[in-house]
Amino acid sequence: MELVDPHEIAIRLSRADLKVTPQRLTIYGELLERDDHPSPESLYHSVRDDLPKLSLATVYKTLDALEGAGLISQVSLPNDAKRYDANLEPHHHLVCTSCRKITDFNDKKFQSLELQHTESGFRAHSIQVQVLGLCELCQKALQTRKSDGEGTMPSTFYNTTEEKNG
Amino acid sequence: MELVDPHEIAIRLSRADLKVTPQRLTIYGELLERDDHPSPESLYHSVRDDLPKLSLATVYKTLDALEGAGLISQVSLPNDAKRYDANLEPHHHLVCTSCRKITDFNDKKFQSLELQHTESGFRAHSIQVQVLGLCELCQKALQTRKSDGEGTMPSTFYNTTEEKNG
DNA sequence: CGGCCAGATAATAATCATTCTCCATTGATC
DNA sequence: GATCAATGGAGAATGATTATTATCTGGCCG
Repeated sequence: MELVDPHEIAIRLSRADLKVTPQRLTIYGELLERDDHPSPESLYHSVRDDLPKLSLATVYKTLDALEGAGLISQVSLPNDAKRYDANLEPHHHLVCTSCRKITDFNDKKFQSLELQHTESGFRAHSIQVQVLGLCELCQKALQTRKSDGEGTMPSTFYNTTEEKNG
Repeated sequence: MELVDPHEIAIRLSRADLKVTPQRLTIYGELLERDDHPSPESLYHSVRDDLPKLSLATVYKTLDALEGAGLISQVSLPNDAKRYDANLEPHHHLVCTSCRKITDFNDKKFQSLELQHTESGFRAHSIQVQVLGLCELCQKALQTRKSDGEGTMPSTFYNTTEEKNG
């Protein structure tokens, strides 16, 4: 997604009162380079080349710390592990309910959504919009499988009514 | 939320090709009466008076079945168990990041959001909008605690930057 | 330069939500 | 009433996440 050099990452960490460590530089750097909203597990595997001794717990803690500092954010999906996002620009997500791919998207309609939501005294600080559906690949895969004669479906993590409608 | 008589619930179940059982009538009925988007655990405890032998696994299975049939839906929060919603009207959620209360809300702006989202071949079937923030009670609690001198904070399940800003 | 403190990390155990397995029960159909 | 499939119950198993504890690192004081 972005290419941020280690020095810049270090600056962001210190500004957030987080100590600059190799683990944090690597994990945050990896997250910044990816636009697939990885899970802690996925990040863990990705950075093992650089940090063979890294512990999964450290990944969790690091992500918590980064999130607490407002440097990254969490995307929550139904029936799935945590997913993280280093893109702080206001944006929303297309979530494929079959393969779980998460894609950023921007739309004027959605961008205009404001946070001044005070009905019943609620004070908003952020809005998450998730568009659930099927990505192009999964649509095609589904078509193929249907003509094959209803073979093995990938287990969808979120029940859709697609099949009934289709 | 709604008061639906058992007979009506039975009809909905059979229409969805689900066998009508006391467990399903009770669990679905309970969910229909509540507007707090309960977790499986919470539902489990609520219906134990009526069904003392009920197993938690059955609650999970029943909710899966109801969701699969499109009779209920799931709300996904960061750092929390599943939450369910029997309200099928298009609506969205105010999520208190401190006490985790979920409140339905409708807003013209949000209702106008359409599903015709085909950018990059994505086929949408539903949209979830979550407004994260603090409910009135938690705002007050936070104020009180602040004047007390930063005592025990309820652990927020979603890191906010409220404290820094406030 | 060497010890000390605080924060960070590694290893591992523990916890929590959820799912699975296996068997008993029920209900519908013959 | 026998049979078969779907359902439910009990508890074990799984997977994600968190807690615990000990170890390490790096700055600071003398």
